[in-house]
Amino acid sequence: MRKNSKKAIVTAAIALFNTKGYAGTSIRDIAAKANANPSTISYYFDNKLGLLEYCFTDYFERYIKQIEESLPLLDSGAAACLKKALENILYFQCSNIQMSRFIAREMSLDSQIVREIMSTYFQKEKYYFQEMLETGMKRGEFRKHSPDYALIQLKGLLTMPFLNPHYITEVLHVFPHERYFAEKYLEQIELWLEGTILSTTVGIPSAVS
Amino acid sequence: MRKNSKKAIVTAAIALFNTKGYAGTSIRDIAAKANANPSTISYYFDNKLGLLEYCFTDYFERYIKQIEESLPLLDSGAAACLKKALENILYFQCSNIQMSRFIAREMSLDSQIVREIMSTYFQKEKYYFQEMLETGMKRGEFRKHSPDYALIQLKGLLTMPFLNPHYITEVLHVFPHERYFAEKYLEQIELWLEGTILSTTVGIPSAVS
Amino acid sequence: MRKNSKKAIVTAAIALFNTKGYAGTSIRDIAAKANANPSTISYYFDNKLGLLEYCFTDYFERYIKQIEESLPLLDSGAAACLKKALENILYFQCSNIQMSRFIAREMSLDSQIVREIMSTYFQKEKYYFQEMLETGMKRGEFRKHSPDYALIQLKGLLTMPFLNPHYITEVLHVFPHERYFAEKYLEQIELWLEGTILSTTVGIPSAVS
Amino acid sequence: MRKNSKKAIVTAAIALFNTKGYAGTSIRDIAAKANANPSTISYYFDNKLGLLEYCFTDYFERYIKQIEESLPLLDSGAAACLKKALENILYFQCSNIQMSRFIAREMSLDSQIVREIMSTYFQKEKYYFQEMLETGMKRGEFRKHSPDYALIQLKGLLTMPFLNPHYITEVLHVFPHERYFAEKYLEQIELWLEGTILSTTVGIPSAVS
DNA sequence: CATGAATGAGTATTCATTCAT
DNA sequence: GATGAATGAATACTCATTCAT
Repeated sequence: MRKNSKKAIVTAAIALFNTKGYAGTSIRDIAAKANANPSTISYYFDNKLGLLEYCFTDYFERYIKQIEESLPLLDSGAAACLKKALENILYFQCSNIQMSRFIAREMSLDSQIVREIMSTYFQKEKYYFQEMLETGMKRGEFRKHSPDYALIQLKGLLTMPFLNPHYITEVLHVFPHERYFAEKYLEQIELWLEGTILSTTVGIPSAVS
Repeated sequence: MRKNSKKAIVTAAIALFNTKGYAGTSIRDIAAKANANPSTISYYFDNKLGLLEYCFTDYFERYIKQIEESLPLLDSGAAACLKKALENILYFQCSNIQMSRFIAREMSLDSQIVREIMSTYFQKEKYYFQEMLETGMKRGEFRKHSPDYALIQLKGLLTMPFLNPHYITEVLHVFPHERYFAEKYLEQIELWLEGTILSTTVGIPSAVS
Repeated sequence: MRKNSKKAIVTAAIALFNTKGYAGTSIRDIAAKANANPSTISYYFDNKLGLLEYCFTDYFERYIKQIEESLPLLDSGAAACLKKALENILYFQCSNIQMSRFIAREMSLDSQIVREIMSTYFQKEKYYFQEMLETGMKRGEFRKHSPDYALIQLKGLLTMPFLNPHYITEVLHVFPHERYFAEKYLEQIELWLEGTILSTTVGIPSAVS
Repeated sequence: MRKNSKKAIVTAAIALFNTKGYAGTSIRDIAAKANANPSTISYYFDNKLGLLEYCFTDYFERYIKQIEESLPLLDSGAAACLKKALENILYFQCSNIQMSRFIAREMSLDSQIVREIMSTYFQKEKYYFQEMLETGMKRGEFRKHSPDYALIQLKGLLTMPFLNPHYITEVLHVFPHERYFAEKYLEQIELWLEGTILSTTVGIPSAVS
């Protein structure tokens, strides 16, 4: 092993994809930033798309793990489980802020390529959340609600801070990349949870949610 | 039949910029979609960048007009004026959904090019909103607040539906491109206005804001 | 029109394809030999393959015309018609010796690409020759024979001089690119015709044919 | 199980060289087909060219042996010796059909590389055949003839079936890779020998030769 | 008003090869 | 005996642009 270019390439790629977008980033940019030869990228990832796929799957593999780690809690309580999952995800996203932001943005492009890569993970995620939501409803912990709608609202809450960082910054007086942000934003999410999902508090729905 | 390539090019450009991003769209793509010759684009707009600038200025010129049309109301009431401005902008964005979405996304990239083009318009917009906010505060219509924060929150509210369409869709059960969406979302914005800006209601800060 | 690069490119391509093979020829080689920019090739022919296709179709279009020009003679006599066709083809091949040689060689590679391009023309050619052969047989001008076999023998006779030029050179003491070669070789083909196809002379089949 | 990559590589190389040509075959293609690592090729043969050379020399070494095995017969009769040599070569070529075809085709390209590798063997071959021919002429077994011409005709006869397989297939109703082909084609060669080389039959020159 | 010809700079990828292991 | 890491040079191709018409 001479240089471990692979890791350097991935790091450089994530940074550049985030700031300049996938299409706006050239393989040479990445190689230069990683102090490697452009062909090393082909060597490890076949193509630019292969590199993208690698970044995605690496991210999502760990992302899904965040949810899975909370699953055992489902037996003791759906609400606790859901909260834990959201907490895990939020912390994960904050410590992988570049990829989180990049994915959120690229998702808003109509690129089938990206969607194809991610669809498997999204299905997994959907499945886990539906399990929690349906379990909670069956047990009377949650209000009867369309789980689909709840899911999309959840996803919205989780991605918003990364696509609209200034908005969040000004409302919570804290930056998404700061460690402290997660704690603050988590409170917001829990407020929303109590207001719309949980049935214990009758909860006047808050303005936006 | 005259060919009016210019208009066709602009329409094609906006559609493609929106779906594939600026960097991901080639001049040939645009020309092909507009049934025109690539050099026709250079003829009318000099550059790819010139075409982008044209789309932007054309959009922002009309965007700013939406605010300006509400300005006369300032004398009768800052709140009324602000509300009108927000209403105008929202309706405008909904009827120019592709550009609105494109700009919101491209803004989240660190491309100085885009920022440069837009800075003049953003300054104008900022100036008008500050006028309204400061006038309202002076007159006691609005709570004393940092106008900067308020501005960024406003912008956040206005762009969010275009970057997170699914989120909005599920919360309001309506699609951003439907005419009916504006009405619904406007109610949300007014709720927010009353909760955070206006002083009439002492306003328990709503969940999200 | 500034340079008429198209023609220059085609000429250069044919020469290089012939001497170095398709795979062995680079687009830059061609462009250099044609005193043109490599991208001019993409401009006119899309790809390297497009250039190859152009060369092929241009060649075969004219090749087929050689056969078609002899077709009217079919009414007066199948033998005369066939002879005229062979004569035309031979003269045509000799004045397009590079392409003839290149095609003969490239055909012996197992490249589906090449085969696909040529299949339409080969079908046409086959159809015309079968017409002649079957007509001749029906009328008793030709011996009863499998037209398929006859066809392939004909093709073999026509391509052999270009794939095995030294062989021919030594046997006929003449070079395939010399104008005089066609006349000499034509005599051989006619001998073969009389020996194997025509029924008038009972003709002892010659050694090789 | 030992991997014996070397042999696998050579086999793969021959197959690919034959179907796609030397320039059209990449070292990775070969390695992939041989289930080996590309660098193993460099390890054994230094270069792509080295691999080619190996294939060639291995082939020609055995090729020349075919001629040499017939040489002892020269004392008893030049004709018998020549016939035996041709028989040996033909059988050899048929059991190494891929290399035979590849060499025949690559020879028709103007690549000095290939020619350089082969020149030594061609000189040897030439020398042996000239020996036979001159001996035969001196002894009156053969007609007085230019040995150069005879040689090239011989080579032509020997390579033709591999460059024009369809031609041969249809004329002799047999495929070059079938064992039975050699026997049939050998008859043709002997007919030609008797017609043009041997002086016993005064020989009316056959149609083609 | 608009376009076809042509291009230079750049982009992704391929390829043969090297070197340390 | 064989291979994985890494690369430089080349290759085909794309792209925005220019210029003459």
